[in-house]
Amino acid sequence: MDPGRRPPRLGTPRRLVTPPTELSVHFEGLAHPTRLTIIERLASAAEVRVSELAEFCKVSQPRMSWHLRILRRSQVIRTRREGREVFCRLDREAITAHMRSFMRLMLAKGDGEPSPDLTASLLSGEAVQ
Amino acid sequence: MDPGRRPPRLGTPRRLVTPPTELSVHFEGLAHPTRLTIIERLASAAEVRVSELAEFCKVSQPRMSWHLRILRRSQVIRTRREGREVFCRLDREAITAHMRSFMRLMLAKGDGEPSPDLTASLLSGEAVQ
DNA sequence: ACTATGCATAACGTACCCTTTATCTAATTC
DNA sequence: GAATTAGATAAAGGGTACGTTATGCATAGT
Repeated sequence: MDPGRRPPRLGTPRRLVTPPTELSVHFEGLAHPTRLTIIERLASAAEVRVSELAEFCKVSQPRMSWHLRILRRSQVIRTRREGREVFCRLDREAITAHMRSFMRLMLAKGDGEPSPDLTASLLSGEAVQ
Repeated sequence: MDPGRRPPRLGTPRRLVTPPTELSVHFEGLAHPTRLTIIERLASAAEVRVSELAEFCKVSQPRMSWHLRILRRSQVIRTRREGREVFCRLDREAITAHMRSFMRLMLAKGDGEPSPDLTASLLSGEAVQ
């Protein structure tokens, strides 16, 4: 039979369940293919204009502006205004700092020694992929 | 004939506007504070049970299951079933591979050599943060 | 002053993220 | 076989990420 039908759901009662951290925000900036393309473009030049990035990534100019805002918030890029043009460049120092922060978090050991494998392979170019 | 006609809003065309890449999916896995907490917990032990992770992160069991699914898809963790328990561990090799992939992308130069600064400071523990 | 340009923002719409509670499945235990 | 336990999945819903076009605003050029 089917004695008791269950009551309807109520959904999530509250908001803001898990506050973002600086590191999670940084990774949010990296977690989109278009933004990775932006980074790739910025890696091959010191500074790139916004409209050039939009054309390179094949997205509209407002969309690019929005992506750049996220990348700025994530501390992935820095922007500089010159007249009516805005130039973007990678914030390599901040990126490095966050990567090191993540590495430290991932390699943290309770009592054992830190595994040198990861660090070594990260640089030695061990065949992965 | 209808000179000032404004085209109707269509919103997002359809699915697949920007297909995710393997690297962007990997960063998606890292782009959440709870999942970073999971990684932090997994870093201090070889293997951790799902329910223990849920308790540690103070989230419900279904939500933990969902986060673990994302982490598995992102190639951040691997899971192993033993009876009715599931043990999780970090996939350090995959994480390392993706980090190296990102470093390569970020350090790519048109013709110059890769700057050793970043790589060096990443390991030497230069004061950042 | 007027026009053109480069970027930002607003308005709009769809899909997905993220969370909950309830239910389901599989394995262990009695 | 029945009860218990560990995870996974379903259902529901609020919030937001992400894409578009239209508009605004400041600067450069004429």
